[in-house]
Amino acid sequence: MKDRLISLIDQALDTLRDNGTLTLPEDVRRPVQIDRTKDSSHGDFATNIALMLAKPAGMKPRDLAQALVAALPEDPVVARAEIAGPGFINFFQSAEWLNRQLDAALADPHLAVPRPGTAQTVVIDYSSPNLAKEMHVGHLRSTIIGDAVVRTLEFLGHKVVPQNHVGDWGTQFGMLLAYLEEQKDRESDGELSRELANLEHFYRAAKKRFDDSDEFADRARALVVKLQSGDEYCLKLWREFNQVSLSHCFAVYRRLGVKLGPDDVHGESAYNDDLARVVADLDAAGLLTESQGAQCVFLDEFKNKEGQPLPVIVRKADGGYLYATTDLAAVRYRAGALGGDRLLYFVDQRQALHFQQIFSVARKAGFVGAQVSMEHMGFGTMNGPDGRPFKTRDGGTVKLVDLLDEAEQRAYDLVSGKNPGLDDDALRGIARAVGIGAVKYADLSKNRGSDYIFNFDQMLSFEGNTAPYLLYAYTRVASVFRKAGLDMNETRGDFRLDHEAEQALAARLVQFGEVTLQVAEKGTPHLLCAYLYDLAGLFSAFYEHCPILAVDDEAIKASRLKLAALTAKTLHRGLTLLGLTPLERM
RNA sequence: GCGCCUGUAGCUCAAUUGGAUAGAGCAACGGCCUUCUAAGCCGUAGGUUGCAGGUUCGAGCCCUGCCAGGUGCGCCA
Repeated sequence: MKDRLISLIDQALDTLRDNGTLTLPEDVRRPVQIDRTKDSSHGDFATNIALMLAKPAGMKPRDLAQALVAALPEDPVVARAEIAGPGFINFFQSAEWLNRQLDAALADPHLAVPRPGTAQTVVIDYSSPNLAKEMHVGHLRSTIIGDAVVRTLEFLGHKVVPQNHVGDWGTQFGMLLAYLEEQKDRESDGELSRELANLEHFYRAAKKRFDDSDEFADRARALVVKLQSGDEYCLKLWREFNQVSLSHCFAVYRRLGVKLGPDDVHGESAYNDDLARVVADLDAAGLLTESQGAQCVFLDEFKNKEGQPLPVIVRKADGGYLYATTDLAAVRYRAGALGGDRLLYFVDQRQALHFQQIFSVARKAGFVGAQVSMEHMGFGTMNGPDGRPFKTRDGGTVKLVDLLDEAEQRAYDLVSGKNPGLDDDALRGIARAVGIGAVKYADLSKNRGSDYIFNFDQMLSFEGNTAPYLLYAYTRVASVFRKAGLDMNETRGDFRLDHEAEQALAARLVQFGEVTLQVAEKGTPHLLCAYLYDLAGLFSAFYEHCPILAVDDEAIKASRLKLAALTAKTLHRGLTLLGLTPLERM
């Protein structure tokens, strides 16, 4: 539609140029831009082209707009074009056009959202917890936002390669393995698995041993060396530990409804064998400088406190490799072996500088082609209701499972209060979808970049931009069809949208595709949330003002059923893309 | 010290990346249930977009300088 309007305006501009009304200096380009309007009184689309060209053309904006409208070719998709404000041209789409869009969406399981001309391969780094500890609230945003973007990209037709870059390597594993070994000697297998069941506790106990006993600390350090040199026994212990830790992660993913599994795990350790080569290749590219015994890449674009180029250290003076080295290896692997066109990183905003450096070095070293984009999709921290980092009463980190437990319990209390009649299994199911959905939606609905305040009461409210409100809106549509004994896949008749509420809802429905496109481009699911919330509100207004089943006129009834059906499908699809579970009743 | 991010209604968040009168929800106030789920809908009130300049037809958004908060900055990940 936008392209079509741009073409119409271009034709009008040509007409004005040819008849001498419009004379532009040679160097002035005419980048016609079409935007959605905010306010429906301004029509459906608007262009500011007259405002942009008025000055170089030496005309008054409104006069130019007037001339453009007069020169605009007839087109059945445009009902009318009006001049408004300082010189905007507002376009009102025709009912026929709108109806055709609606019919196309309704007839297509893909909601008439176009597939890309050429599908991209998008490698997405998200979740990526440290296996030394249990998942905590700090992992929530990456996991949830990443998952929503994965779903959206897949829906649009791109190939997505998830990469769960788990922290499964590093010095703390020596400590953990030493403790694991010690416990194995001391206890039976049953007790050991119980010990490991609470990873957090296990980590703290190991840390305490490490701090308290020099003998233990020495053993831990020795184990790291053995592990890194490929000692079979150490590797076995290490694999055992990781297996347990990963199974914790998968349990959390299952509860969250996140699509990450064993195949997506590609942890830090996967790059061990490549690190020496990364450094060698950086050297071969002439990027390496030795500084105080360490191998560094100095980047002119980043300065340190003295105003000198900032180094990215890729090998320590003792020969050890660092996070930066691993990330460089990962970038090359993702662009190379995985064939990524886009490399996305859903990682804490605080690592912005780190990623700028990695991307810059990778580019200079030729690890990625010029056509490959590397995008750090940073996010802010999650704070408690007091605006300070989210912690337990005693100041510890909040385990993700505990958070989810509380969300489900609170949802259960709410749902069971509203539905005393339902049996407990059904209540549990609804509470799970609502509770988990609320946590996820609260996160997804906020702008990714900024910090946000986590508040159970707000996210579980049935009012406002929340999961319960959206889930409820879907059940209301679903119940219309259930009540009438109709299948929403078998609607018939034509769209006849006479009521204001019908038109507003319809106009919004056909925007689903462009919203998902934006989400995929920018990695910002909150745009989809805002859209769905708006859609739900428009449906509620429609639902209040326009009886669907109770209306006498059969043609109008059919039209309203179609509108309801498309709303249901769009909400369902949208909620699914966000990783929420739509409910038929609640 | 330098870099990056943030500052919008009492609170939680938006604002199509330079567009029209800065929008929602909560909280406050007022209406609407013999009618498809009132877990809903409709309305009222609430703003010098941290402050001061600048750029232009037009600034919450861009530039400069302040103020406040967050975060990062050579051998952690």
